[in-house]
Amino acid sequence: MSEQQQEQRPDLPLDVFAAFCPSREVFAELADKWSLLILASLHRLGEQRFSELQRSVSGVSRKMLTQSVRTLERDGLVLRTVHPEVPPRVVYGLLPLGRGLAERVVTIGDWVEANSPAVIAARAGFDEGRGTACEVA
Amino acid sequence: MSEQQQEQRPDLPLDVFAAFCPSREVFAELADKWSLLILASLHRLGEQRFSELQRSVSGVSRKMLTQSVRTLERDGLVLRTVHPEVPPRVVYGLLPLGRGLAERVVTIGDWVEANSPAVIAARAGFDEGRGTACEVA
DNA sequence: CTGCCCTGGTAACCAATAGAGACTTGGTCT
DNA sequence: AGACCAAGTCTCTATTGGTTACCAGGGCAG
Repeated sequence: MSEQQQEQRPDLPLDVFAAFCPSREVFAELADKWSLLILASLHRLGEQRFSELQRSVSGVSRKMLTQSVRTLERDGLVLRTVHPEVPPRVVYGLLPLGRGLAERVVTIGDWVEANSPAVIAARAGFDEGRGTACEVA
Repeated sequence: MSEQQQEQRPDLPLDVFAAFCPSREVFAELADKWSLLILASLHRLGEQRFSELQRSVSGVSRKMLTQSVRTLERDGLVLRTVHPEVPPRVVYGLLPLGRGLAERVVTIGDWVEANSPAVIAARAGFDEGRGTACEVA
């Protein structure tokens, strides 16, 4: 009882750069491939069931999908709704909290799609330089 | 010779959600804790040498810092400058390409710092619900 | 002159984690 | 009866992250 909401001390600045800070833990949990792609996919396509999500985030294994989506649910970003039918139907959707994050995540997805040619070109240059240097030596 | 910039076929839409797409590879490489924190830190604090970066991104090991920063350099996001002094001084800074991404990354860092209390509260609620259910059963 | 310090790494080793694939549950369709 | 969904879960292996020890090579204290 008694909402034990720890009124976060303003003297503890919640800094993602601090290893010990709770916000770092949150950041570390979210900053992975699958979590970000799931958020972005839910943002783009809206509510999806498990298998739809697995298709839309192509390449994710059932295990990792379950795990990531569980974490997102636990963190209050995603709502998991079980329709007790047969066969079972489980639908995942963004909660308001998750939507705020997802909006920012999609900007990163967009950046990557827009700039991956440049990145790949840079890689080619880097590897070529390295390679040449090695060959010459 | 002949800038081999592959004019990316508009029929290959560069989709981060596609497992096979090059942009997915780029995304997967960048979407990790350390890479994102390094980009954000370089954006916030500007150029930093290796040890400064290790301090500002607290918790990162030398190995992971080296590895991540090498990848970012290879991808054309970060510039690594070696000053051949003694003791050696190596400075890392954002390139224009990296700056564009870093700007978006910091918005995620800001979101996490602003919303981690809500996330942590959601977790508490989730775990409590689970816990109670288990206890009751 | 000897030896220890400094930075920016690298190599080796070990624990944790991601991925691949079989198994589960239970109702329905053939 | 047997196969077949969906949404997981379990197990086993490959990869990865983290920790420690070590290196170069000049400065400088003794």
